[in-house]
Formats: sequence, structure tokens, C-alpha cells
Amino acid sequence: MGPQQITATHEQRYHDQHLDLDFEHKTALLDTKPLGLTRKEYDLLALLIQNAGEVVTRDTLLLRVWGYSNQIRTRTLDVHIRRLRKKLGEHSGTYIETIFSVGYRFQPFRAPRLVQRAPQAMALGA
Amino acid sequence: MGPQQITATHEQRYHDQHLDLDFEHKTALLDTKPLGLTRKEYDLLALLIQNAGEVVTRDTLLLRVWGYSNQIRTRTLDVHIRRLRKKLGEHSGTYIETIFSVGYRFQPFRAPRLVQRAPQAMALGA
DNA sequence: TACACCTTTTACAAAACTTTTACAAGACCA
DNA sequence: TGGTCTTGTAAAAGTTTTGTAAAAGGTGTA
Repeated sequence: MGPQQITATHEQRYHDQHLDLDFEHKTALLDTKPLGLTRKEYDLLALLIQNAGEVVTRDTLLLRVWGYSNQIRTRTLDVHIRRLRKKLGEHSGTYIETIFSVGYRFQPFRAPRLVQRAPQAMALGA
Repeated sequence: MGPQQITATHEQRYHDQHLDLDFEHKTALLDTKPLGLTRKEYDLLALLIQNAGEVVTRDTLLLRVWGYSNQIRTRTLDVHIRRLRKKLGEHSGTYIETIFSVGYRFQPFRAPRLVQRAPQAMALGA
């Protein structure tokens, strides 16, 4: 089995084991089923995914998704993050990470390393 | 049974299990019965079908079917969609999808996947 | 002209979506 | 550990978009 098959170049799509985003058509699938994101939810997720692996600042998110300039106090980002996580279901924990006092980070799915089975007894002594 | 028989090439016809459109003669059949569409209704449905599977923007619909340029506020599209759905009857729900704040999408009919029967016991051990 | 049919508008209801509010829970630091 | 700041959450409030029924407006035709 090669490296994780994650296609996240600067192209039209994001793809990993569970999640598929089509940036051109603005659609999102989770385990092949439409995720049913609203527009803001999609924009938010897309921005995070386009910066997968990197922290995206709250300020950046509020600016890029909402057009809010700095210094606006609102909880709408948090609420949208929450709804996104809800829709991502059991994988939300591994996907969207909170960076305290900074922002959020999307982390591409990585299958848990397969548990290495104990090698068959091979007369290794002991 | 082969793949779904949907004929939607760039030709003269659309065909699926219930619906038949003849683009040349501008006729529409639902379960072999004439659908009795008016001209605008037909144009609307035809345009949606010619973009089956993809979202067609309200703006596009208003432009291509009505010749309306942007920024015209009218509910006529909605009214026509409604009458189309009515004529499509019980299948309207699966055919014409609303994409909130964007437009509509025609989705070709797909028979519900047959429930896979449990395979006969095959002595797989255990 | 009168009728039949089709299209558009109007006005409101309903649904979908977004933002705020209020507070709980969690994280960080002295 | 207590205080303070940040994030999570549920629910309410607000906004925008779509659905719907009915009326009004057009168009063609006998």
C-alpha cells in the first residue's frame, strides 16, 4: 500500500479516504454521500481545506468568508465551525482542529496506522 | 441487468425510466403519456435536462428561457418550476432539486439500488 | 369581440440559512 | 487554584430565498 492517497493539489478537488470536495461545483461528499453544506459552511470548509495542514487565523476566516474586517466581535464563526463538525460526524475530530487563541486547522484524513501484527513465531529465541 | 439506461447524449432525445423528451419535436412524455407542457415550461425543463446533473443558475435560466438580463426581480421562474413539478407528479421530487440561493438541478431518474441478497453459504470457514 | 389559454405579477406563507445571545466549558497564566 | 480570556453550544431572533394561490395581464383565434 503506497502513501495515503490524498489529492489536494491546487486543482479542482480535494480527496481523501472519506471526504471529497469539488471546488468547481462546490459540492462536498462524505463517504460518497452529499454532505449538504450551506454556502457559508462550504466556503468555510473549502478555505480550511485549501490550507490543509496549516493554521488559518480567525481573522483570516472572518475576512475571507464573511468579509468582516478586523475587530468585529461575533460568534458566527464558532457556530459555523460547530455545524461543520456536526456534519462531518465521527471524523470531525480528526479533521478540524482548534488552535487556541489563533484559529483552526484542517488536517487531511490519515488512516490510523495499521496495528502491526506480532510476527509469526520465528524462533527468535525467548 | 446493465447500467441504468439513460440516453442523454447531445442528441435529439432524453430518456429515462419515466421521462422522455424529444428535443427536435419539443415533446415530453411521462410514463408514455404526453406531459402537456406549455412552451415556457418545456423550454425550462429542456434547459435543465440538457444540463442534467449540474446546477443551473437562476440567472442562467432567466437569461436563456426568458431573455432577462441580470438584476431583474421576478417570481415567474419559481412559478414555472412549480407548475413543472406539478406535472411531473410523484417524481418531481427526485427530478428537480432546488439549490438554495443558486438555482435548480435536474437529476436523471435512478432506480433505487436493489437490495443485495445475502450470498448463499459458501463454506468460507468459520 | 369573446373566449380559451398561457404568462407574469402580487402578496403572503413557509422554508432555509445566518447571526446573535446567553451561558457553559475549557484553556492559559500568574 | 483562581481569574481571565477563548471556544463550545443551544436556542432565539433575524434575514433572505423559495413556494404557493390567486389575480391580473397578454396573445392568439374563431
